[in-house]
Amino acid sequence: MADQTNPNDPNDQLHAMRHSLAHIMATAIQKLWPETKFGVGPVVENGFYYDVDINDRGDAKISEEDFAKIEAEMQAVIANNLPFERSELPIDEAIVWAQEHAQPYKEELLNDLKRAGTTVAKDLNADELGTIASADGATQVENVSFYRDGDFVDLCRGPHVESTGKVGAFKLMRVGGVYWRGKDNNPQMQRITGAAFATPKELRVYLDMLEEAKKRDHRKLGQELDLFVFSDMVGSGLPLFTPRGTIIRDELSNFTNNMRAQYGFQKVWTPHITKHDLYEKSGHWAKFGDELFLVASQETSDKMVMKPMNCPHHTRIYESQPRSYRDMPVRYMETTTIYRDEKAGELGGLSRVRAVTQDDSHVFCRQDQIETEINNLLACANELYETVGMKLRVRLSYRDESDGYLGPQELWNAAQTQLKNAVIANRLDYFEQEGEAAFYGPKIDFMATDAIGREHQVATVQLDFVQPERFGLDYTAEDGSKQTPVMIHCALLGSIERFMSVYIEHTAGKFPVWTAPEQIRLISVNQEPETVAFADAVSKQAWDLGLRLTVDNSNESVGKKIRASELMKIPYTIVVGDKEIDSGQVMPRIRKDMAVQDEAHAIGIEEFLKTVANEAKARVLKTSL
RNA sequence: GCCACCUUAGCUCAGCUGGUUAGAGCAGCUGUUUUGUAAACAGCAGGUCGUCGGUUCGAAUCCGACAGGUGGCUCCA
Repeated sequence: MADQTNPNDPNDQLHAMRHSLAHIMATAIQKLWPETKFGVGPVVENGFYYDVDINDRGDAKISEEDFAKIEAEMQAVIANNLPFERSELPIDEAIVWAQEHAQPYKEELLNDLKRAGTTVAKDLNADELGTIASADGATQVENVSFYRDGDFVDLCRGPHVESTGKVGAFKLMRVGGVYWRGKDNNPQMQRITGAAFATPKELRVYLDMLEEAKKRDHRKLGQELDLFVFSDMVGSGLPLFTPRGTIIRDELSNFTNNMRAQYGFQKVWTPHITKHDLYEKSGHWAKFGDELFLVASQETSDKMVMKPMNCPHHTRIYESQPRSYRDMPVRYMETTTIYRDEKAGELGGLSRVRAVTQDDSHVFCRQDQIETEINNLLACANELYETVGMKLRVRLSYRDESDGYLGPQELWNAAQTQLKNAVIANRLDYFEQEGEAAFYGPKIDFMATDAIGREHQVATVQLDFVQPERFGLDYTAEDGSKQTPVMIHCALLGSIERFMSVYIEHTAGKFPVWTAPEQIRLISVNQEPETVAFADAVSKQAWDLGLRLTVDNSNESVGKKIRASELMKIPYTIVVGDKEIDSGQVMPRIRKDMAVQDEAHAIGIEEFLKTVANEAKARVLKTSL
């Protein structure tokens, strides 16, 4: 959800309100559980949270049932309208304060802060740092500030509002377990998250958006619209696609395949299992070895694995022939399923699965071809997301200073610059982020905004100087020398499963004609032989036009059959009885989101079918009927 | 993998603090009805209450393990 306020802007009044609410919540929790140890309590998009540990023994936990209690305490603090008093202490005295008040987490933060410029900058993100002091991480901290609301004192940079009465509207949302400072070998605390806005009305709007998101949850719609299922017998993270869901998958991947075919991509096919040696060579084994599915062979002693990505396979095809500079670029694409042994807690619906289908592609090209190739891929991405009606912006994902990356720094710098130039040349809205790169190269990650304002990571274009080197790929240049090609990885949909989760929620299951599993439903008024014959004839015409039309000839009232069609969110419904048989015309019932005019009008049956077929071909979102 | 919560019919949900044959609506099936733009009527069938183990005279209900799911954390080639 787009947020008008900047959570990092300390001058923002809403920011101060949210910060103050975190403080007030801490006050309330301290009152209810006096032994509580506090972690950090920053402002986040749409609200605030506080990480707490309500007792040492770990045998007591805050649950959602406690929210009413906490909120009541908070309201009491707010009703008192006590001023927030700010004070400052030298850092060493602050550490003593933390010790005396048995606040080991605060003590740890203060000690890190004291060594500012060393560990703080690295381990603490700006937000967490911001909750305790005003240091920027690079300078030595001398004083830290405290805020007091009545009895409760909290170490905090602020700013806070003047008094506890001026905090706007809030609601506690959820509680979840978190690792102290995000490290999984640290103790676990509880994070209480609240939503907060300047007015009750704005809070209401936000809560309504969450309601709407719940209604269009792809797991719910996947069930209701019969798109995919899971089976305990098959396993977690392994979705099974029904006929309807499979149509959507195929339409999407055909689209991105055709688009790339126009830019010279050729389809290839590679097996789903391989010797693990392939990934030893690529570098993936060292980094992701424990997330591969192992396959035991009863015939050979080879250690086999399910493929977790396709790039190493594609390098084998490239390498199978000598390549000339004239052959470049070589462009392969393959829409195929890869397998990753994701941890159980990371799975969810179609968003994160263990069998991931990628519309994967790899370009092998010369240095001087990079720009054109990237431009082509950016054009494809633009066309795809324009067609599905999602706004795009891109993240330039760079490496950071850690040692998890392969290849020389100069190559990285060059690659990062080239990606940025391509993005600027294509006038894409972008932002840059360090630490988001793949281990073999920087990426352009596409973020799409859906119909209710949420942003999702989808397509990706990645530059790779490392794998061609490791696999010893080459081509013969004009002067007869051997040169190493550059690899460009790209997936336009990304993971089809993940894309579908986004797409289902974006459309709320109201698929446009081109992806709709069922495009037209024909409802018969009765089961007389003439009606059935007419329905069959229309059905045949539709089939010849490549349309997905189904006939509902069941012995039910027309009203009931209309309702069933509406519930399945089918784009067009036509009712067929004596009138239609006599006139040869139908009155299409158009799904509301697609209609451009209010009143329906009669149209010749053949013209209707042809119009719908053209709409499917053009992949339009609105009807021309 | 870690923390918390959840799992009753194909779906959505009742079933109070353990007590005789576990209920409803929708969907399904069978009749009747031949229907005109969001639900015709009647009947039938459908559950070893996620699985396994324990406590108890007695478990859908209490305890434990496992599986699956949800919300977080961590991770994401």
